[in-house]
Amino acid sequence: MSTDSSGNLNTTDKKFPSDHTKQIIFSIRRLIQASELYTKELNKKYQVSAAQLNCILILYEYGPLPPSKIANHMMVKSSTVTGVVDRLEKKGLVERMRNSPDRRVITIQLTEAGKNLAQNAPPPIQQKIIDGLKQTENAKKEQIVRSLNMLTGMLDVRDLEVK
Amino acid sequence: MSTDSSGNLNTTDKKFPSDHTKQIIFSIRRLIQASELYTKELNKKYQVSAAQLNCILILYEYGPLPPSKIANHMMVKSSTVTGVVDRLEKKGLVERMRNSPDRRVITIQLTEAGKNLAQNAPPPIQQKIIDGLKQTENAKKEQIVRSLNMLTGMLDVRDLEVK
DNA sequence: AATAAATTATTTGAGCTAAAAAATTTTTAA
DNA sequence: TTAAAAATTTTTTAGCTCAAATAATTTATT
Repeated sequence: MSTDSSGNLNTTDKKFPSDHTKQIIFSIRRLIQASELYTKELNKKYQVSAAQLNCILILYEYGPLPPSKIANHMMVKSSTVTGVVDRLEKKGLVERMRNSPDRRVITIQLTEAGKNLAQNAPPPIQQKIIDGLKQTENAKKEQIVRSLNMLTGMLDVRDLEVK
Repeated sequence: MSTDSSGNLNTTDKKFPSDHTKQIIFSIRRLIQASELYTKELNKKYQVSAAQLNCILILYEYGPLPPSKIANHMMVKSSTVTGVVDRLEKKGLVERMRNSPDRRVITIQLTEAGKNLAQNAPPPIQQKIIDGLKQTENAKKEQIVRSLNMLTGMLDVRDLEVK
């Protein structure tokens, strides 16, 4: 019986991951790391992290929002937003307001500097995907969507509560 | 002229991301968040994070290794490994050794407790992918590989130096 | 009206991540 | 042999993320 480099006896042996499986896991790790490296790069060049930029762009697109709504758009938990907003406030890019009749609610809004940054924003990481997909035929895009849906399905991700 | 909910004039207008593009970006975020949620879950149930478990399994598979090699296998930078190893050492699952003739090199090895954990390890996140892919036909797997390769290509990921 | 339940934002704690700087050691060159 | 360069690990720093607990407020119930 012969074995391959991963120790598989053969391609039908399901005890160990196949090469395809390894490639897929590797690619997912690459996607994650790409976003980590990108945020470091952004921060160095523009003194704004990916999360911060994302937050600014959301506020620019949707107008002033409370942290909970920002969290929904950013797809993170709202305790994460608190920290992001803290750092943006420290840089004078956003400010916290209390103007809702419900006094629990705080509204975050862009300052002039924040708007300015939004208008001259460096590309968020998504831009690379957006640009890349522009030259991609629809059929292929659908294929990518299907592939990713299979993967997210496998990871049994509970739905992100985006209201 | 009509606009859709994302403000697109029509499907050939390339100024804004299409729905497919949004779905793809959303899915990638889901993959990342799934791995974050999984590590929290692991930590709660087994007092070991995903990164820590990964490190343990690598040491079990390849034997004692210096941090730099662990980093290669884990696909992270070695500064990250330092912290992971610190926490594992604190739990008595690994130990740092200085046994190389090259005295800069530190070797990390599993303790008995560490080996024990490796043998009775809870599933790493990859297991969900591995299991999910088992019931997937080869053609589809290849499709997933192709899709992910397109995406990692777009993100212009510099090759992770896996030696 | 008083109490209980729900909601919103924040704090705290643990962990991951990478860059940059510092420390250590080996190798190379003068 | 000694000084400079290169390699490697560790430390430091800054940021993101989430869960859980807390505080403040509002809504619902009794």
